[in-house]
Amino acid sequence: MFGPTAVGKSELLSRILDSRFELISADSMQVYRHMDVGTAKPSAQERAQVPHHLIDVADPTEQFNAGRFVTDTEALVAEVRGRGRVPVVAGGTAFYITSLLYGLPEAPPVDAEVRENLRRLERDEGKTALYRLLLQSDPLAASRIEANDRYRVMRALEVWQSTGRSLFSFRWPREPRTDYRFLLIGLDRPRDELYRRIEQRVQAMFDSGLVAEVASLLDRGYGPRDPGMRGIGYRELLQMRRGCDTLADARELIAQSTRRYAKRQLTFFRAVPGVSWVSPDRAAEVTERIETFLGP
RNA sequence: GGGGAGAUUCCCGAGUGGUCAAAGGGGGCAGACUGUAAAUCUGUUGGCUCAGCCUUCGAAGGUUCGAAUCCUUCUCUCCCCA
Repeated sequence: MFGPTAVGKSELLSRILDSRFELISADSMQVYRHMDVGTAKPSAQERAQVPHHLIDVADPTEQFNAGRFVTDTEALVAEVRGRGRVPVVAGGTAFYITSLLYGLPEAPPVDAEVRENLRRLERDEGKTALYRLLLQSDPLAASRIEANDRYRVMRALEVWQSTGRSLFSFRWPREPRTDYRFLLIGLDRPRDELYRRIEQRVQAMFDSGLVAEVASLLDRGYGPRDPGMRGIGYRELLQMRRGCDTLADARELIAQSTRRYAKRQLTFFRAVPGVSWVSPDRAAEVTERIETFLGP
Protein backbone atom coordinates (compact mmCIF):
# COMPACT_ATOMS: atom_id res chain seq x y z
CA MET A 1 0.00 0.00 0.00
CA PHE A 2 1.38 3.29 -1.07
CA GLY A 3 0.34 6.86 -0.40
CA PRO A 4 2.00 10.27 -0.30
CA THR A 5 2.75 11.87 3.08
CA ALA A 6 -0.29 12.91 5.01
CA VAL A 7 -2.89 11.21 2.79
CA GLY A 8 -4.03 9.21 5.78
CA LYS A 9 -2.27 5.86 5.49
CA SER A 10 -1.88 5.22 9.20
CA GLU A 11 -5.47 6.05 10.04
CA LEU A 12 -6.69 3.78 7.29
CA LEU A 13 -4.38 0.93 8.25
CA SER A 14 -5.35 1.02 11.89
CA ARG A 15 -8.98 0.80 10.82
CA ILE A 16 -8.65 -2.14 8.47
CA LEU A 17 -5.83 -4.32 9.81
CA ASP A 18 -6.59 -7.09 12.28
CA SER A 19 -4.62 -9.94 13.83
CA ARG A 20 -4.25 -11.70 10.51
CA PHE A 21 -1.72 -9.10 9.35
CA GLU A 22 1.74 -7.78 10.07
CA LEU A 23 2.98 -4.52 8.71
CA ILE A 24 6.31 -3.87 6.99
CA SER A 25 7.02 -0.17 6.76
CA ALA A 26 8.33 1.11 3.43
CA ASP A 27 9.60 4.43 4.66
CA SER A 28 13.16 5.60 4.20
CA MET A 29 13.05 7.86 7.24
CA GLN A 30 11.05 5.91 9.78
CA VAL A 31 13.86 3.37 9.76
CA TYR A 32 15.89 5.80 11.86
CA ARG A 33 15.86 5.68 15.63
CA HIS A 34 15.30 8.81 17.72
CA MET A 35 13.46 10.48 14.88
CA ASP A 36 9.83 10.09 15.74
CA VAL A 37 8.03 13.40 15.50
CA GLY A 38 9.48 14.59 12.20
CA THR A 39 8.93 11.28 10.46
CA ALA A 40 5.40 10.90 11.80
CA LYS A 41 6.04 7.42 13.11
CA PRO A 42 3.03 5.34 14.02
CA SER A 43 2.00 5.73 17.65
CA ALA A 44 2.71 3.16 20.34
CA GLN A 45 -0.97 2.31 20.26
CA GLU A 46 -0.93 1.66 16.52
CA ARG A 47 2.17 -0.44 16.91
CA ALA A 48 0.61 -2.47 19.69
CA GLN A 49 -2.40 -3.23 17.56
CA VAL A 50 -0.43 -4.73 14.67
CA PRO A 51 3.28 -5.66 14.60
CA HIS A 52 5.28 -3.07 12.65
CA HIS A 53 8.61 -3.95 11.03
CA LEU A 54 11.48 -1.89 9.63
CA ILE A 55 10.89 1.00 11.98
CA ASP A 56 13.76 2.09 14.26
CA VAL A 57 16.17 -0.33 12.65
CA ALA A 58 18.97 2.09 11.79
CA ASP A 59 21.07 4.70 13.49
CA PRO A 60 20.80 8.21 12.00
CA THR A 61 24.46 7.97 11.00
CA GLU A 62 23.82 4.89 8.88
CA GLN A 63 22.87 5.10 5.25
CA PHE A 64 19.82 2.96 4.70
CA ASN A 65 19.01 2.12 1.10
CA ALA A 66 16.70 0.35 -1.29
CA GLY A 67 18.84 -2.76 -1.38
CA ARG A 68 18.70 -3.20 2.33
CA PHE A 69 14.99 -2.56 2.29
CA VAL A 70 14.42 -5.29 -0.27
CA THR A 71 16.56 -7.95 1.39
CA ASP A 72 15.17 -7.16 4.84
CA THR A 73 11.65 -7.24 3.52
CA GLU A 74 12.16 -10.55 1.78
CA ALA A 75 13.33 -12.05 5.05
CA LEU A 76 10.44 -10.51 6.94
CA VAL A 77 7.89 -11.72 4.44
CA ALA A 78 9.11 -15.27 5.00
CA GLU A 79 8.93 -14.85 8.77
CA VAL A 80 5.46 -13.36 8.74
CA ARG A 81 4.21 -16.10 6.49
CA GLY A 82 5.82 -18.63 8.79
CA ARG A 83 3.54 -17.31 11.52
CA GLY A 84 0.59 -17.87 9.24
CA ARG A 85 0.00 -14.17 8.75
CA VAL A 86 -0.21 -11.85 5.78
CA PRO A 87 2.53 -9.26 5.27
CA VAL A 88 1.36 -5.76 4.39
CA VAL A 89 4.06 -3.54 2.97
CA ALA A 90 2.97 0.04 3.43
CA GLY A 91 4.67 3.37 3.16
CA GLY A 92 5.49 6.44 1.16
CA THR A 93 8.90 5.59 -0.26
CA ALA A 94 7.80 4.65 -3.73
CA PHE A 95 11.31 3.69 -4.77
CA TYR A 96 11.46 1.05 -2.05
CA ILE A 97 8.11 -0.37 -3.00
CA THR A 98 8.93 -0.57 -6.68
CA SER A 99 12.34 -2.05 -5.87
CA LEU A 100 10.56 -4.81 -4.03
CA LEU A 101 7.97 -5.21 -6.76
CA TYR A 102 10.50 -5.53 -9.59
CA GLY A 103 13.42 -6.94 -7.66
CA LEU A 104 16.84 -5.37 -7.32
CA PRO A 105 18.87 -4.57 -10.42
CA GLU A 106 22.12 -6.49 -10.83
CA ALA A 107 24.31 -3.45 -10.41
CA PRO A 108 26.16 -3.72 -7.12
CA PRO A 109 25.94 -1.51 -4.07
CA VAL A 110 28.59 1.08 -3.87
CA ASP A 111 31.94 0.93 -2.22
CA ALA A 112 32.17 3.59 0.49
CA GLU A 113 35.77 4.37 -0.30
CA VAL A 114 35.13 4.91 -4.00
CA ARG A 115 32.31 7.26 -3.13
CA GLU A 116 34.48 9.18 -0.70
CA ASN A 117 37.14 9.69 -3.36
CA LEU A 118 34.59 10.97 -5.83
CA ARG A 119 33.17 13.32 -3.23
CA ARG A 120 36.62 14.72 -2.71
CA LEU A 121 37.10 15.19 -6.42
CA GLU A 122 33.80 17.07 -6.62
CA ARG A 123 34.78 19.28 -3.72
CA ASP A 124 38.20 20.09 -5.15
CA GLU A 125 37.47 20.43 -8.83
CA GLY A 126 33.84 21.41 -8.97
CA LYS A 127 30.58 19.86 -10.03
CA THR A 128 31.32 19.74 -13.72
CA ALA A 129 34.51 17.75 -13.18
CA LEU A 130 32.50 14.65 -12.32
CA TYR A 131 30.42 14.79 -15.45
CA ARG A 132 33.50 15.34 -17.58
CA LEU A 133 35.05 12.30 -16.00
CA LEU A 134 31.94 10.27 -16.71
CA LEU A 135 31.90 11.50 -20.28
CA GLN A 136 35.35 10.12 -20.93
CA SER A 137 35.12 6.91 -18.89
CA ASP A 138 31.51 5.82 -19.48
CA PRO A 139 29.99 7.63 -22.46
CA LEU A 140 26.96 5.33 -22.42
CA ALA A 141 26.01 6.45 -18.93
CA ALA A 142 26.87 10.06 -19.75
CA SER A 143 24.46 9.98 -22.66
CA ARG A 144 21.65 8.83 -20.41
CA ILE A 145 22.24 11.12 -17.48
CA GLU A 146 21.63 14.83 -17.25
CA ALA A 147 24.92 16.67 -16.66
CA ASN A 148 23.39 18.52 -13.72
CA ASP A 149 22.11 15.39 -12.08
CA ARG A 150 24.82 15.16 -9.43
CA TYR A 151 23.34 12.18 -7.71
CA ARG A 152 23.13 9.98 -10.77
CA VAL A 153 26.43 11.12 -12.25
CA MET A 154 27.99 10.14 -8.94
CA ARG A 155 26.39 6.72 -8.86
CA ALA A 156 27.35 5.94 -12.45
CA LEU A 157 30.94 6.87 -11.71
CA GLU A 158 30.93 4.80 -8.56
CA VAL A 159 29.75 1.74 -10.45
CA TRP A 160 32.24 2.35 -13.23
CA GLN A 161 35.15 2.70 -10.87
CA SER A 162 34.30 -0.24 -8.68
CA THR A 163 33.30 -2.73 -11.42
CA GLY A 164 34.82 -1.44 -14.63
CA ARG A 165 31.39 -1.72 -16.23
CA SER A 166 28.77 0.81 -17.17
CA LEU A 167 25.86 1.10 -14.77
CA PHE A 168 23.61 0.62 -17.75
CA SER A 169 25.21 -2.65 -18.78
CA PHE A 170 23.73 -4.45 -15.80
CA ARG A 171 20.46 -6.30 -16.03
CA TRP A 172 17.56 -4.26 -14.86
CA PRO A 173 14.21 -5.92 -14.20
CA ARG A 174 11.35 -4.46 -16.19
CA GLU A 175 8.62 -6.84 -15.13
CA PRO A 176 7.27 -7.41 -11.64
CA ARG A 177 8.73 -10.46 -9.93
CA THR A 178 6.66 -13.62 -10.13
CA ASP A 179 7.56 -15.32 -6.86
CA TYR A 180 5.17 -13.05 -4.94
CA ARG A 181 1.54 -12.26 -5.50
CA PHE A 182 0.91 -8.56 -5.10
CA LEU A 183 -2.15 -6.49 -4.39
CA LEU A 184 -1.14 -2.91 -5.13
CA ILE A 185 -3.20 -0.22 -3.49
CA GLY A 186 -2.50 3.44 -4.15
CA LEU A 187 -3.95 6.10 -1.89
CA ASP A 188 -4.69 9.57 -3.19
CA ARG A 189 -7.05 12.46 -2.58
CA PRO A 190 -7.75 15.84 -4.21
CA ARG A 191 -4.64 17.98 -4.25
CA ASP A 192 -6.07 20.88 -2.25
CA GLU A 193 -7.22 18.47 0.40
CA LEU A 194 -3.81 16.80 0.55
CA TYR A 195 -2.04 20.13 0.87
CA ARG A 196 -4.38 21.21 3.65
CA ARG A 197 -3.57 18.00 5.51
CA ILE A 198 0.15 18.59 5.03
CA GLU A 199 -0.25 22.04 6.52
CA GLN A 200 -2.01 20.55 9.53
CA ARG A 201 0.51 17.79 9.92
CA VAL A 202 3.45 20.18 9.96
CA GLN A 203 1.70 22.29 12.57
CA ALA A 204 1.02 19.16 14.59
CA MET A 205 4.70 18.23 14.45
CA PHE A 206 5.67 21.55 15.94
CA ASP A 207 2.97 21.18 18.58
CA SER A 208 4.27 17.79 19.59
CA GLY A 209 7.87 18.84 19.94
CA LEU A 210 9.74 18.73 16.65
CA VAL A 211 12.09 21.47 17.77
CA ALA A 212 12.90 19.63 21.01
CA GLU A 213 13.46 16.43 19.06
CA VAL A 214 16.01 18.12 16.81
CA ALA A 215 17.70 19.60 19.85
CA SER A 216 17.96 16.20 21.49
CA LEU A 217 19.39 14.69 18.31
CA LEU A 218 22.06 17.37 18.34
CA ASP A 219 22.70 16.58 21.99
CA ARG A 220 23.26 12.97 21.09
CA GLY A 221 25.93 14.10 18.69
CA TYR A 222 24.08 13.81 15.41
CA GLY A 223 24.53 16.55 12.85
CA PRO A 224 23.50 17.82 9.43
CA ARG A 225 25.72 15.40 7.51
CA ASP A 226 24.10 12.31 8.97
CA PRO A 227 21.75 10.58 6.53
CA GLY A 228 18.89 10.58 8.99
CA MET A 229 19.14 14.30 9.52
CA ARG A 230 18.51 15.06 5.88
CA GLY A 231 14.82 14.32 6.22
CA ILE A 232 12.29 17.06 5.68
CA GLY A 233 11.69 18.97 8.88
CA TYR A 234 15.07 18.17 10.34
CA ARG A 235 17.16 19.79 7.65
CA GLU A 236 15.06 22.97 7.55
CA LEU A 237 15.42 23.44 11.28
CA LEU A 238 19.14 22.76 11.12
CA GLN A 239 19.56 25.32 8.37
CA MET A 240 17.86 28.16 10.21
CA ARG A 241 20.04 31.23 10.31
CA ARG A 242 20.43 32.67 13.76
CA GLY A 243 18.47 35.88 14.13
CA CYS A 244 17.14 35.83 10.57
CA ASP A 245 14.65 33.01 10.44
CA THR A 246 11.71 32.51 12.72
CA LEU A 247 10.03 29.25 13.56
CA ALA A 248 7.14 30.38 11.41
CA ASP A 249 9.53 30.69 8.45
CA ALA A 250 10.83 27.21 9.13
CA ARG A 251 7.33 25.83 9.37
CA GLU A 252 6.40 27.34 6.01
CA LEU A 253 9.55 25.93 4.42
CA ILE A 254 8.85 22.50 5.82
CA ALA A 255 5.29 22.55 4.53
CA GLN A 256 6.60 23.58 1.13
CA SER A 257 9.20 20.82 0.96
CA THR A 258 6.57 18.37 2.04
CA ARG A 259 4.18 19.45 -0.71
CA ARG A 260 6.86 19.05 -3.34
CA TYR A 261 7.80 15.69 -1.91
CA ALA A 262 4.20 14.52 -2.01
CA LYS A 263 4.00 15.56 -5.64
CA ARG A 264 7.11 13.55 -6.52
CA GLN A 265 5.82 10.54 -4.62
CA LEU A 266 2.63 10.60 -6.62
CA THR A 267 4.41 11.04 -9.93
CA PHE A 268 6.63 8.09 -9.20
CA PHE A 269 3.91 5.77 -8.08
CA ARG A 270 1.45 6.70 -10.81
CA ALA A 271 3.87 5.19 -13.29
CA VAL A 272 3.51 1.77 -11.69
CA PRO A 273 1.11 -0.42 -13.66
CA GLY A 274 -1.67 -2.40 -12.04
CA VAL A 275 -2.32 -0.17 -9.05
CA SER A 276 -5.83 0.15 -7.64
CA TRP A 277 -6.25 3.77 -6.66
CA VAL A 278 -8.67 4.52 -3.87
CA SER A 279 -9.49 7.29 -1.46
CA PRO A 280 -8.14 6.73 2.07
CA ASP A 281 -11.61 7.61 3.32
CA ARG A 282 -13.13 4.51 1.73
CA ALA A 283 -11.99 1.92 4.22
CA ALA A 284 -14.73 -0.49 3.20
CA GLU A 285 -13.57 -0.46 -0.39
CA VAL A 286 -10.01 -1.25 0.63
CA THR A 287 -11.12 -4.05 2.90
CA GLU A 288 -13.16 -5.54 0.12
CA ARG A 289 -10.22 -5.53 -2.25
CA ILE A 290 -8.05 -7.19 0.35
CA GLU A 291 -10.61 -9.89 1.11
CA THR A 292 -11.08 -10.60 -2.57
CA PHE A 293 -7.33 -10.85 -3.03
CA LEU A 294 -6.90 -13.21 -0.09
CA GLY A 295 -9.78 -15.40 -1.18
CA PRO A 296 -11.76 -17.69 1.09
C1' G B 1 -1.22 70.50 4.81
C1' G B 2 3.86 70.35 1.97
C1' G B 3 7.62 67.19 -0.53
C1' G B 4 9.19 62.48 -2.54
C1' A B 5 8.67 57.19 -4.24
C1' G B 6 5.62 53.63 -6.32
C1' A B 7 1.41 50.60 -8.48
C1' U B 8 3.94 44.89 -13.84
C1' U B 9 1.42 38.47 -15.59
C1' C B 10 -0.41 33.53 -8.90
C1' C B 11 3.73 36.05 -5.60
C1' C B 12 8.46 38.73 -5.45
C1' G B 13 10.78 41.50 -9.03
C1' A B 14 13.33 43.37 -14.00
C1' G B 15 11.78 46.18 -17.95
C1' U B 16 11.63 53.43 -19.42
C1' G B 17 8.68 54.05 -27.32
C1' G B 18 9.01 48.91 -31.51
C1' U B 19 13.27 42.87 -31.24
C1' C B 20 7.52 42.35 -24.81
C1' A B 21 2.77 37.74 -23.50
C1' A B 22 6.92 40.82 -20.98
C1' A B 23 14.19 38.85 -17.86
C1' G B 24 15.11 36.37 -13.22
C1' G B 25 13.52 34.00 -8.83
C1' G B 26 9.54 31.75 -5.95
C1' G B 27 5.21 29.01 -6.03
C1' G B 28 1.94 25.90 -9.05
C1' C B 29 1.43 22.00 -12.67
C1' A B 30 3.56 17.91 -15.41
C1' G B 31 7.48 14.43 -16.02
C1' A B 32 12.07 11.37 -15.17
C1' C B 33 13.93 8.00 -11.69
C1' U B 34 19.03 0.94 -12.75
C1' G B 35 21.18 -0.03 -4.26
C1' U B 36 21.85 8.01 -0.85
C1' A B 37 15.04 8.25 -3.29
C1' A B 38 11.97 12.89 2.51
C1' A B 39 17.37 12.34 -2.56
C1' U B 40 18.66 14.12 -7.57
C1' C B 41 17.13 16.09 -12.12
C1' U B 42 13.92 17.91 -16.50
C1' G B 43 9.93 20.56 -18.78
C1' U B 44 6.04 24.02 -18.43
C1' U B 45 3.42 28.32 -16.43
C1' G B 46 -2.43 34.59 -19.94
C1' G B 47 -6.31 32.54 -23.44
C1' C B 48 -7.57 30.29 -28.05
C1' U B 49 -10.08 27.16 -33.53
C1' C B 50 -2.05 27.98 -31.69
C1' A B 51 4.03 28.83 -37.45
C1' G B 52 -1.68 32.92 -36.33
C1' C B 53 -5.14 35.55 -33.46
C1' C B 54 -7.28 37.68 -28.90
C1' U B 55 -6.87 39.81 -23.84
C1' U B 56 -2.89 41.60 -20.26
C1' C B 57 1.61 45.72 -17.12
C1' G B 58 -3.73 50.30 -10.93
C1' A B 59 -8.27 53.18 -13.79
C1' A B 60 -9.91 56.46 -17.64
C1' G B 61 -8.45 59.50 -21.48
C1' G B 62 -4.49 61.50 -24.81
C1' U B 63 0.26 61.79 -27.93
C1' U B 64 2.35 58.30 -31.71
C1' C B 65 2.56 54.44 -37.64
C1' G B 66 3.43 51.87 -32.80
C1' A B 67 3.10 52.55 -25.44
C1' A B 68 4.14 48.33 -19.76
C1' U B 69 7.37 52.33 -21.26
C1' C B 70 5.63 59.56 -22.97
C1' C B 71 1.43 63.32 -21.31
C1' U B 72 -3.24 64.47 -18.34
C1' U B 73 -6.68 63.37 -14.61
C1' C B 74 -8.29 59.92 -11.01
C1' U B 75 -7.74 55.78 -7.26
C1' C B 76 -4.64 53.37 -3.90
C1' U B 77 0.20 52.29 -1.24
C1' C B 78 4.78 53.73 1.04
C1' C B 79 8.52 57.34 2.88
C1' C B 80 10.03 62.29 4.62
C1' C B 81 8.70 67.26 6.53
C1' A B 82 4.66 69.86 9.26
